[in-house]
Amino acid sequence: MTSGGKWFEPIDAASMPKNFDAVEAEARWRKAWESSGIFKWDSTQPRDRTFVVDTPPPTVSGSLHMGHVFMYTQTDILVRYQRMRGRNIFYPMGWDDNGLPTERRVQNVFNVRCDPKLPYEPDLKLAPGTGKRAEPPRIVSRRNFIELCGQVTAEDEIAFRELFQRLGLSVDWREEYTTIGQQARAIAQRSFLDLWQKGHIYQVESPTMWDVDFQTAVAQAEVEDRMVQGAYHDLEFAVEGGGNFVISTTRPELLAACAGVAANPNDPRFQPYFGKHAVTPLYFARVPIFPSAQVDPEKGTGIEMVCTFGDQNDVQLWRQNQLQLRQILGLDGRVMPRTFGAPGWESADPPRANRNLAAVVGKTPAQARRIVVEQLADPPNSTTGRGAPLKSEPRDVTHSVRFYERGERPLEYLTTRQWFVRLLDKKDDLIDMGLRIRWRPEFMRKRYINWTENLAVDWCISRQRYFGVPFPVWYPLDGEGQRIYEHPIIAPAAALPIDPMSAAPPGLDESLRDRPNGFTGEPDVFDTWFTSSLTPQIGARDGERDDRMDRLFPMDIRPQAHEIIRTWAFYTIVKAMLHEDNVPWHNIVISGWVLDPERKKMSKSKGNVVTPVHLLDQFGADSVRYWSGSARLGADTAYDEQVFKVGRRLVTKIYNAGKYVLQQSAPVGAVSRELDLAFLSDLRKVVDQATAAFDDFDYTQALEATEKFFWESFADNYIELVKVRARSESDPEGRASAVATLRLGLSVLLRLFAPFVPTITEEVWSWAYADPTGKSIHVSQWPGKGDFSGVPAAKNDAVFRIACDAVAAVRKAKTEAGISLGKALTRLELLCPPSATLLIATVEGDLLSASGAPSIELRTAADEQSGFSAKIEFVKDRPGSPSPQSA
RNA sequence: GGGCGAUUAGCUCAGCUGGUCAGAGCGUCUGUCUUACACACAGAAGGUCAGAGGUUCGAGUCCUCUAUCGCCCA
Repeated sequence: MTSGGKWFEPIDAASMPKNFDAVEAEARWRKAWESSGIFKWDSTQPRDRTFVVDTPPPTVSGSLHMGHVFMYTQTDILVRYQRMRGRNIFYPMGWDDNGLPTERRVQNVFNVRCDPKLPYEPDLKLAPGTGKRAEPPRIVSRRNFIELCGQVTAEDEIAFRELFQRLGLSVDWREEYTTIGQQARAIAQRSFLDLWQKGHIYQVESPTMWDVDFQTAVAQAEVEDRMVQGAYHDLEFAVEGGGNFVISTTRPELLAACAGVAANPNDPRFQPYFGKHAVTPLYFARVPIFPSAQVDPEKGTGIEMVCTFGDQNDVQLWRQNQLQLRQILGLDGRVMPRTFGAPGWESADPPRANRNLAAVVGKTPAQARRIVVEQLADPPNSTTGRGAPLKSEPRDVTHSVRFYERGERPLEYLTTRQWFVRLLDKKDDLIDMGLRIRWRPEFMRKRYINWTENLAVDWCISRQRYFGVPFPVWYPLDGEGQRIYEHPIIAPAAALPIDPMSAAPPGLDESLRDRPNGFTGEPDVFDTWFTSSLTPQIGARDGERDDRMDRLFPMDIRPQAHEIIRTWAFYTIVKAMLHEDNVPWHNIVISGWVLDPERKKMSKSKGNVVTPVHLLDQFGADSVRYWSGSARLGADTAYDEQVFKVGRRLVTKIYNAGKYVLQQSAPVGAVSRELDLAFLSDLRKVVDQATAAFDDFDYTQALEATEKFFWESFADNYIELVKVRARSESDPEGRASAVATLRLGLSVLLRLFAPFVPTITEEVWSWAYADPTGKSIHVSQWPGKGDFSGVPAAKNDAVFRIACDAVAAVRKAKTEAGISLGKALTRLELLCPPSATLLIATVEGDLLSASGAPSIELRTAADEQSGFSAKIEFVKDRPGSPSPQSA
């Protein structure tokens, strides 16, 4: 033994707990990371050394679910890798509290509704669950309602923050924002100003998709088609001057809103009627019959009624043919009183028409439909004199109907005044932007392109809601107190953020509010996506005093889920293009969904949601992260608790292997043995593999390569092969080589694992590698060339795998003989492939000690294919003589 | 109706540029308490790679069609 040389300081493994307490360690390290500030962004570093994340602000008024855990962990894994590559990380966290989900949650939690006409109650205190569901809701003022929204989201944000911190997200918590906060408001309002000045925004009164429950306009992106049960009703119309036809409709209740009748121009059945007028049953209204190529002759009876408005198609036909506007549904979706016989509501029989209509006034469309159908069964309501206008029993049909994605009743098309961002003229440019961004996985790009190509209407950005960012707009009032829409007063940039409902426009006094010749505030708020689409700008504080767009924009990655490509990703690209003429980020990484074991999407309504908190208690954050890290980007994953167990197993294994390796001691010396060199050569390849995979955002492949090598090569084979040499009293050089290799191997593997399982890797790292500075593994250098610079090349890389195969053959023989793997042998005969025969001598010593054999009798097999096999003899424990065993 | 993805062992999934690609883990069965780890280790059984054609010397892998499941959009 060398004396006086430097020795590796062993850890005192005996004093360490037998089992690793993950939950305790997580809390301990979380605190350490937080106080050392290693996750903080360094604002002095240039853009090209920085890695910028456009973190998704979760909707805090939702529940915490496995999908959050999944996606945010996947992002964190990518971030932690980049940090170890030496990048300066900008990793903020936002909370999306703005918008309808919060309003709805507040309505449910407190059983309240908002009436903006009510005065503010300064001392209103409501506790959650105050109102029972059966009781009528408490009506509160707009300001009180907004305060309640703020209260609820503040509580939800705490729960989310705790979850994310327990998960070990390496977020810079100084960079926390909310989408309703002062900065977000200012940035969103400035965005409006910029778009207004650039001429991208317009305001118009036109038929718009409208949710009758929330009583707000909605945008195309928030609409979904649902298959619902309906029924075709066959109604007979008369043709003025003689003739009749039957229309099939699923919405007979809109008959009073009928403004025309259309058929395909090539349809011979209806050609004689074009240019003539039809008379509607029930209301005896005269409506034009006209041709339209949009009508499918195969659908229904081939002729359809155009109502104002049943669907988008009606809107188009109404516009193209300049039909009469006969809107019968109000903003609440109920039938409004109308007078047939009045201008615009001409009827051949006003008294009967009004009687029929009066029966449905105030009804919902579903209620009105039943009544109208009864009326249609009444022969006097016919305009042809051919009996009941309803010509057959309603025929059930399943058809797709448009809903607001959060709504419960079908959308209606109502004529309202709304604000829009003009997009239809920018499709090509938007598609170009989509092509300049890397999509991961690539096929997700298609969804964006697909959506953009199919855009049918401009972006409606006004919402008739309360908890949102207000439009920075007022209207002058004329002498009658009517709004002069042509000349809105737009707030100056310096005044933002501003609420036009409480602040007066520049140069006008508050006393003129809502007075003739005064002004009034725009009560609408922005579509929540109008603000969320600015998360890169919010993170970079665009236009604020501490603006840092130059150091952060465009960002590097946008992580998100795939169902909001058409909203969040799309609108963010829109804003970046219109404001910056640039992409918002270079990469968009799309996470998959977490499905239940039946491969159904987890959702509250299905009752199959798994909450993450108890899993963190049960398995620890590292295990849960392992599960997230083992799922590819974009791939939906069935929830399977087995995978958490696998993660926990890995954590345990790292703990034990770490303990073992670091309790070895030896003189500090060179790696000199061929086995050790060959092992390190393999490890080097794994490092290259993992690094390349990470650079391609393919963290699962990095994990898989690392895990496979750690388990098979390092733990089960290398350690076993050098166990005896690592304690040898007679071979100091071999011992030094073994221990140096063990320590280097562990150090590299810990770092390869660190992005996935930050706690256990930090724990083991701290025992030996962090000294003397105490530097965290998470800011240590990602493994690479430098780690192997002092290690000479192996003469033959295959030596390590040959040793593994040989030892496997011995184990197999021992297992088949039913003896312990540690059992000493009296004789070992090893049959090996020709290519291995010569090399095996280099590792014979390690092989003997790992096998417990006194010597090896080497035989060369006839060919390569048969591999290794061993014949063994040993002393039986029970009385008896050595008995030959073979395998 | 258009588009996108998936289909590989009982389960969850790898398999990238066609050529050790029939794989891993879990589960099952059988051994072994071996001085890091029984929360472990060793071994074994288990698949016509959804189906049918095609390209190729060679196809889970590329092409076409079909089926089933899921998603996105009309």
